[in-house]
Amino acid sequence: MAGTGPERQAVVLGTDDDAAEAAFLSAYDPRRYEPIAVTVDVVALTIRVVESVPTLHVLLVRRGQRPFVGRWALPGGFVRPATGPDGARRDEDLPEAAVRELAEETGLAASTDRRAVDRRLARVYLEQLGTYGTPGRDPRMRVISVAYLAFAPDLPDPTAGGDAETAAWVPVVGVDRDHMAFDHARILDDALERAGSKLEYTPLATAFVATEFTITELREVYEAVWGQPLHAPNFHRKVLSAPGFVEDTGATTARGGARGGRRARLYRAGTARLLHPALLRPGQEEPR
Amino acid sequence: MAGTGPERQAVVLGTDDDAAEAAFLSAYDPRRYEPIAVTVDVVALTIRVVESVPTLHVLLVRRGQRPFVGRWALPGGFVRPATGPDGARRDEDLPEAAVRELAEETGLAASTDRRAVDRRLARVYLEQLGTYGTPGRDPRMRVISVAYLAFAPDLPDPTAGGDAETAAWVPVVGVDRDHMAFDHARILDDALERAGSKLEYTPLATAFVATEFTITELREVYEAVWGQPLHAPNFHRKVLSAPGFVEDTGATTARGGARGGRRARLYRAGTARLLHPALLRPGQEEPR
DNA sequence: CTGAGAGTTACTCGACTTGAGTAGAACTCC
DNA sequence: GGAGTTCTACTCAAGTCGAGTAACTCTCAG
Repeated sequence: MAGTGPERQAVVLGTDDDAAEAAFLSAYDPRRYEPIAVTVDVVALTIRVVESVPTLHVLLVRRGQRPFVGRWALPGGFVRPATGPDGARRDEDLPEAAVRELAEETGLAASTDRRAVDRRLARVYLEQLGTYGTPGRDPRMRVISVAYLAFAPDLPDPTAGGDAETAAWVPVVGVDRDHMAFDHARILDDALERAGSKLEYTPLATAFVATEFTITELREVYEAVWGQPLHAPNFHRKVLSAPGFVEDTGATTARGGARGGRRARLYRAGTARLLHPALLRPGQEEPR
Repeated sequence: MAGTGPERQAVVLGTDDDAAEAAFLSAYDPRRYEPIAVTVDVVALTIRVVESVPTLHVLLVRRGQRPFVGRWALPGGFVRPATGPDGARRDEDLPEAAVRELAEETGLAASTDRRAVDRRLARVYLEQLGTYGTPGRDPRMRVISVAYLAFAPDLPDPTAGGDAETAAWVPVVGVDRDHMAFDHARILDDALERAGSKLEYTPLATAFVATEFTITELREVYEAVWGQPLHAPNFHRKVLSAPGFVEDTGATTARGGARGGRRARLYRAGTARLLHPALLRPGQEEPR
């Protein structure tokens, strides 16, 4: 490289005045700067069977407080700053806050069996979706919301929350976007688009099913998220030919299908983090 | 649909008490909540020719203030809340803040020719990369940074900033990640990974070149970002066969290459927003 | 217990895409 | 004019895709 030497200078400057840096920090007053509120919102998706058809559901909360009382919103809440008035509180990272919100709204936080709760939450896949900070999106004040996307296998039905809020798993096709609180309709749409493309090039569909599953169950996840039926034989071939997607357990289901049919082989999630080749959505035609 | 009726109830509740909602809002005091600082950081990438090889560069700032004085950092700054002390200030959206940071650091903001500046900045592609909020990432206080990724065609060399800071386009392979300020090394790595995969399935490579360009220039963008040479004939074929990627202008370059060679056809960016089929990176083999 | 129907898995086929190589076209420099 | 360079067109074998067919193995009804 040309070596204008940024790294060398950085080394020197980074090591010679640690004491001065420490002095600066102890004299620093965070209150000089004006505040902005930060929240974490979660788009939690799961597959639930409605009238024997597997359907994509999202966890929503009916707001019990102003603003937007009575409207559906994504579960979420304010993030606490690093130094509280007592100075003793350990602060939570953003993903931790997202997990906490999810646990609270699904009622898992209230459970007495801590080990069982941890086991269930450990299976939830969580990734950051994006941050929404347009002025005016919250009528109270300037709020920056960090949205997270969660894929969960069959979490329990939510129990009533503390703030007179009601949480529920709602089928995504039934959500009235025009009457959601804040800009949550847009966040939900972004989440659904992200979820759809995540299934294409990662093995994350396994996050929606039990630890042991059949290829058909996996296909039902894809069909529910993409909203279209897939060709079963081709899906089967592609899943098995993608290295590291699934691992054969050797076992099969105890029974065939409800109305007859062969017993299906059971698989568990493989070790791959990316799918090669990817499973592309059919019919993604070009506009114009 | 099952019709538990979320949308119907939401309609009712959303329309019948607007007056009460307005009353609530006017009585609302934002200062009740504790503050968290929010910043916007920009990872601006461009291609510059170094010793006749096109090389990926990132815009970095050598910090003129504590903490991390003298270290390289991403350009960025604090976001201002919606209601200032004067109550009159119009607040900026997050992407606007990112563009402003970029304009300030490249010296474009100082230019007198506003129309020329706008034209150059309009060609910059900007997307949100992610938000970084781990406690302790800024030693001063709890700071949430919203990072943006920018692709720019040949912006001017930065001029000296106001805070005794020096900005420069630095070749990404020469960046010493161990001595960057805050967690900016991680943000940079995330940005490079995102940029690489964006080139695969979107036509955004065109954001790095002039409005009219040759296929070879486009290939050099891919080679610089992916860090590996590509098979020229195959690249040519794939670009032309992806609908909406490029449009033929009918013209050619005025001269052949510096050391001889045919004149190249000139293209401009097409209208597609997604590439079908995608241009996948070669040699993305499976780990383990 | 037997046949019909259903669910799972294996196989086939033509169309298309891919990576690698070859070759021709068009240009600059000497 | 010739050598070397750059751009573009073409070929070919291997692999992948969508669609269809069919075999295998269960459940259920009669």
